[in-house]
Amino acid sequence: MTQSRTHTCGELRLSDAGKRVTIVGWMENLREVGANFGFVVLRDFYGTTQVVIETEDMMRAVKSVNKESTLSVTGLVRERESKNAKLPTGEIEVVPEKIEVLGKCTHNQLPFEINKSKDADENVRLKYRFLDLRNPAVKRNIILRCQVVAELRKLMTGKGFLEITTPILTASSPEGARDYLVPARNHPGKFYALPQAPQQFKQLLMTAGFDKYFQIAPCFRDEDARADRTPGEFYQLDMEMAFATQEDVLSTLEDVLVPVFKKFGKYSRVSQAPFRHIPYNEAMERYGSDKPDLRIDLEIQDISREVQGCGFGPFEGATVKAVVVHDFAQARKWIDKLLADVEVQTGNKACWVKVDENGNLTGGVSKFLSDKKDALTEVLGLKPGSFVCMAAGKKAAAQKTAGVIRTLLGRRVPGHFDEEQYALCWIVDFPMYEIGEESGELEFCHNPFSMPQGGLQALLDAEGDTEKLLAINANQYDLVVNGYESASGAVRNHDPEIMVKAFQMVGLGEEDVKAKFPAMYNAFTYGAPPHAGAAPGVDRLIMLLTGEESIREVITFPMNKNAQDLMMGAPTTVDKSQLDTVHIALLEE
RNA sequence: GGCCCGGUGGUGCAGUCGGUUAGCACGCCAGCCUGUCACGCUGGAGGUCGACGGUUCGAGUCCGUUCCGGGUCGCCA
Repeated sequence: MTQSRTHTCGELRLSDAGKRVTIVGWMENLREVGANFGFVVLRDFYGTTQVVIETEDMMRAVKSVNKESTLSVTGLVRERESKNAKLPTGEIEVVPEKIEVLGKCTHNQLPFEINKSKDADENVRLKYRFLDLRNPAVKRNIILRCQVVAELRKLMTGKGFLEITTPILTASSPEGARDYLVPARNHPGKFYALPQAPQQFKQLLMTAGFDKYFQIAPCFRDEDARADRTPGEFYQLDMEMAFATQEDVLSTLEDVLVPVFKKFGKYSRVSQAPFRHIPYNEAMERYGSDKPDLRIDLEIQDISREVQGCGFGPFEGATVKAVVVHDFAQARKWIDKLLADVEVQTGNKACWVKVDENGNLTGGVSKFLSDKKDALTEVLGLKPGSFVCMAAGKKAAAQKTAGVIRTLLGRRVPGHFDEEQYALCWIVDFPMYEIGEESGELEFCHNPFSMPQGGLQALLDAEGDTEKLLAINANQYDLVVNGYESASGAVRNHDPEIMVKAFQMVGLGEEDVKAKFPAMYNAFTYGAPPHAGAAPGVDRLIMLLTGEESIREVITFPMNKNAQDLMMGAPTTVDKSQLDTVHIALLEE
């Protein structure tokens, strides 16, 4: 580059007319309007500026390269003859004296058009992510991400939190997600693991006397992807506070997140702090989910008792949940689509009835329920035009299926979904234990790090009584925003005695605690502070702020669903010598 | 691993009941055009319809298998 840039492509205005400038950027477009007359749009990070081509030399220069080549343009800023009010730089153009080609694009056919890249096939976008990101609409999310992360750091630091980084190469943890393993060259047969979260390190930091910790922490989990869950790696705003209660953590996060939603969010309406607290059991009962979308005004109702003996097989002896929509005007085809989508999303079938203009049950499973009409009308408040969608099964399955029904009905039937807002709530009082579906035995419901409510005494009181144990709640909480789990946290169990007791309830003991969490258990025997924390997911937060429905839109270089980086080609095979170095032999297929 | 949806020039899509030369828009190439800005006009190139097999006189279309992608269940302490 023989001339340095004097201005960006986003900053020249009418007041700059007459200046000699050098701008650089990508040749976005050439509009040939006449013989040796036309317009080049030059784009850089900051915007676009029009370069007017009026001579044969300049036309030859820009026609000699393909679009998306990088150019340096030196010339005079001039007021346009015809202005474009839609562009910030629309009042001026640059009359080039010299056009220098900086980097040729040797492809005259791009994999997709830059400004329409969001419409292109995702594989192609990911393979050519460097082109995809040239699209200002794609780039905007990444810029927003940078700004949000900077703001989070500022707010956390302002509250006295220290950002402390923790190891990426660490020990495999026995529970939870699958680990990513890294072979240890100097220790044949042994492996590091990438951390699923800095969980144990942050608790050790508390024990070490750091009062308030946070970190924009990379987390690694070898689990399958979802639309809102990237495979492999993601980031959390990991935080922990010593000598803190649950309310201390919740109010800290409220202080940090509300301004972020207000400043960066797509919607201006944000729930006011303190956010609603919904106990886990209530959330499951009313919304069929531990991450309810509170923008939907429908709720689930229980009709197990009312439908018993109706003769419909799946209802007999089952928990039956219903979601009712009044003034329902959708066609049969619409209902079939709803039911099909419920089945895809839950693996369970749903059924339905309508109330016709005479108040009679019709359609779906109405022939079974007609006898129960009065009881159902009483409980569900049915009236002509009501639509009832139902799910049956074991309690948890019926709740979950009804939860999906609630979400789909709420989003699809007009008038039940107040979309343009951020509805935040805390789901609290998660159960400490549950009966495992496969084992049939008592297991930790979420994680064994949480302090049981009532502490040691609660465990002692419930010992040997499964019902009582299932009724013990943990000091554990999730932040839910618009139906997305956006943070998860707990008051931790910092007391080795309670820890061992909690493990004994599920048939484990001190040796298991020591084996699974050796450093933490040991550290806690040296005087640990009570502590609590949480970890909001950064990627999901950005997704919510931007309104994107795919998490890949807010990650700079995302992997595809199968955890492949199509641009870099990862994962790849490696040379045998590399494997030898780390003492790994591949199995023959 | 199960289930659902999809795969048609470079990109996005249409393609009826199985029927003749697979259509449209954008992009690309050439020509024209002196105020465009989603520039316009004329012409042109570009497709083994994801792959394999089957049914048929005939398959983009129907059937089977398989590959790839997305969604979802499992999974995510």
